[in-house]
Amino acid sequence: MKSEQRRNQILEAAERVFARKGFHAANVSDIVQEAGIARGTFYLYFVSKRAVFEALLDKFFPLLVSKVKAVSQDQGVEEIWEQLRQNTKGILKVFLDNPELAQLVLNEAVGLDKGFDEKLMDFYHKLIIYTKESLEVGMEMGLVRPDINPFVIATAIIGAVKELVYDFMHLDFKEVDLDTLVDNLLSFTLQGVFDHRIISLLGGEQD
Amino acid sequence: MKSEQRRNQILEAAERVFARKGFHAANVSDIVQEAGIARGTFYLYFVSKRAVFEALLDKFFPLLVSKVKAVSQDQGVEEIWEQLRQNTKGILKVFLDNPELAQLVLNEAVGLDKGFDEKLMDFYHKLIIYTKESLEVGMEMGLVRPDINPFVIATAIIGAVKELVYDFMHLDFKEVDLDTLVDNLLSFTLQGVFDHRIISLLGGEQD
Amino acid sequence: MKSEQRRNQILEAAERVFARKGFHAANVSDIVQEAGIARGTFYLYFVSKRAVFEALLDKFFPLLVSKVKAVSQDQGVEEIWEQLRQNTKGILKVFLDNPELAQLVLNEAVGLDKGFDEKLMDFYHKLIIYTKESLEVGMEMGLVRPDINPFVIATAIIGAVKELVYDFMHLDFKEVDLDTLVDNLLSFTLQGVFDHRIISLLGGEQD
Amino acid sequence: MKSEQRRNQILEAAERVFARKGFHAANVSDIVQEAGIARGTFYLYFVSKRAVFEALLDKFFPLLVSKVKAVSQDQGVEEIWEQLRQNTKGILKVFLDNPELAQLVLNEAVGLDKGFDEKLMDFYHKLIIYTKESLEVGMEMGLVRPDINPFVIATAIIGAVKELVYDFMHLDFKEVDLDTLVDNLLSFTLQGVFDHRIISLLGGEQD
DNA sequence: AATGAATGAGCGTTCATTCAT
DNA sequence: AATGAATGAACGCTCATTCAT
Repeated sequence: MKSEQRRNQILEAAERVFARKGFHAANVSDIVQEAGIARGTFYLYFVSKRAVFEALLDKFFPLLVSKVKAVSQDQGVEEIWEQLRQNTKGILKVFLDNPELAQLVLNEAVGLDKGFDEKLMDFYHKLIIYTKESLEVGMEMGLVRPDINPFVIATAIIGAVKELVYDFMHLDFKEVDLDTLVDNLLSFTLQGVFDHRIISLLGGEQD
Repeated sequence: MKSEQRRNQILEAAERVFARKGFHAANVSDIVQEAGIARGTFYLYFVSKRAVFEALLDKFFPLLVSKVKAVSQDQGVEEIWEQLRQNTKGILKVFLDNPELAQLVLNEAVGLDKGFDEKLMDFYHKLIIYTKESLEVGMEMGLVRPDINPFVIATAIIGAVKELVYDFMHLDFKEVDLDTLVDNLLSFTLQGVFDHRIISLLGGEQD
Repeated sequence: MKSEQRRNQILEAAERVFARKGFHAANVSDIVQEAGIARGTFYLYFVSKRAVFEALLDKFFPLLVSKVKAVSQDQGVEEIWEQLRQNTKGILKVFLDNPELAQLVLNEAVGLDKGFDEKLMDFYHKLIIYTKESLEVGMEMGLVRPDINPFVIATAIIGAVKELVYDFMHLDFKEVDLDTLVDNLLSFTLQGVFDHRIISLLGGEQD
Repeated sequence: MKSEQRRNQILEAAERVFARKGFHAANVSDIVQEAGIARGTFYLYFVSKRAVFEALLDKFFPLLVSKVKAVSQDQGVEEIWEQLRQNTKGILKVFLDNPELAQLVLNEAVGLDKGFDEKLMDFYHKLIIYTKESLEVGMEMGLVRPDINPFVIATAIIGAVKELVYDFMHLDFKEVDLDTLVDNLLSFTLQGVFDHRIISLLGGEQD
């Protein structure tokens, strides 16, 4: 368990360094200095600089998934709306609560090399597939309009989330709080995918 | 002008090399070899490897902007819809017709270093601002619902476009053609932002 | 004595590892793993990786010497011939029966560093001196022709043995068995050194 | 041709360094320092530390071969004897005139790794094969006795040469001059392989 | 006596950049 | 304007050795 602690110590140091300097600019020297350990110790716990990076990535996806609760067919429209609100807010909060990890996933991992890009694509692909399946459930329930391609739209939604999180972290979004962000994202997304009869229903509410 | 030609020759060679290998994996050696010039010559036209990269980026934005025609208040709803369709398709086509540049903008530029990321953020920020202003025009015209934050939604839209283009280029989107992509993106986006009364109108059409 | 056992355990493990990977490619990690002990334990019994190596070398010479029985002046020519045959075969057998040690002595130990080379030279030097002294006895007995330089010839003989053993172990000597090897080496060597009157004698026998 | 000079400059520096410290102990740093060039320059001319080493090896074999003139069936026994004397002396001189290269070939190359050992084995194997073929010619001419295995004896001869050269370079052979060395080696070798009737002939002469 | 986590000097190699020609 | 040989700082990584437990 001592060893597990040391591993985490390195992981956390690497997380900070990667977030500060980016994967490429970050040296193993930087990481070991940040962790306060010797160079060799680093390689006792990770086979390469890239391995830490992958480990960090592997930490993140479960964190996201854990925040998402599937909607079920038994729920009423308003209940579903609330559930989605929780899910969306949950995901955004994970990103915003872990800015270093978010930074990694959104920014650093891209363009390293073919193998690496695939690892990252995998990560997002899983998110997209998850979203796509939710859309398909929504279609079966008659909530989501039948004329969309769920894969294309799932991709668009994940892209929207990524960009919002990234810009929220980097730009002056100061006048926008998390709830505004969630509400806007959700109403944009849902109105974008819901059957227009449902929207009229919800729209009436919202006004 | 002779000198301008030489500069372009290097630029084009670099574009091919960056797209093929990514920014990091690409060497100055690769570029000068691809361009068929001597190492030293490269530095006569660009102060650094990074400078070529920035120059390439500077080529791309005007290309995108040139494809977008502003909608005006005089146009009818259907005319506007068609105009937006043209704009969206235009933008996607620029990306897909210039896969090397697209690859650069979507992938390689990211995570290099702080200064570089800012340059890239600038690029996207301009796209977002442009989109935001279009949404505001739409609001004034009563097309876009007034309860959204145009900046947040503009960010989401650009994110959606980025992700779609990227995945379209990298994943097996084979069963999806460009028109399907445009139609889905557009109907998702527009239904997402339009006032629900307008949607009912258009929705009626679409069914 | 417990401690002596542990030392031998390490020695044997090291012998296997060195033979398998060569001195340079072999790590202390490999040795301790092969021995099934902890890294630190290794250094309780040997001050360095090189020290095990030297200990291994020190095991080998007595093994060789034990196989050699000096010829005496009382023996007849044919008895001497048989004795030399036994000696030669004995030496070759020690090499071939201890391929790991042979590999070490012939191959791995060489070129490490100046100090090490000297240690190895010492080893061979002893063999050469031993051979030289035998030649001198032979001279006194009138068996070995008086016009040779016994040191030079002793050196040549040891070199011949080394090369034969080495190549026998590494090359496709498959069609040559140990007895052929011994017979050839011996008849070559002895005819090389014997007085030609003796050779005529033996030659007559051999035909 | 300038480039050829630089290559040779590095080659010579490496030769000195390898001879002084051995392949393993020699660093690229040592080589570039000895050559008076920058680290990077080294890699402009050789892809690796090992590559210089192989280049050095490749220089040596032709040097040896060039000194050897084949004996022909038309020559009388004494002429052949003289020719072999020239060959042997020539080979020994190449070794002794190029002590650094000799050192490399005899000492440093061994035990590096499997691939390397093979390269070296190849080198010696060629020498052995060449010698074996000479023995076979001698057999056909009735000079070499028919009861030996030419491959085994060729191996023994090469081993003898290697050891003599090596020890001549390292040990106190001071009282032995090159001619003594050649004469001893030759008379040992030839008497070892010649038919005893020939030896009687030559032996008579020699007395 | 035994452990094994920790150390850190040192390695071979790369590559953006410079500069004499 | 063009060349390309030369540069050298910097990198990721290894591994024999140490030492607190």
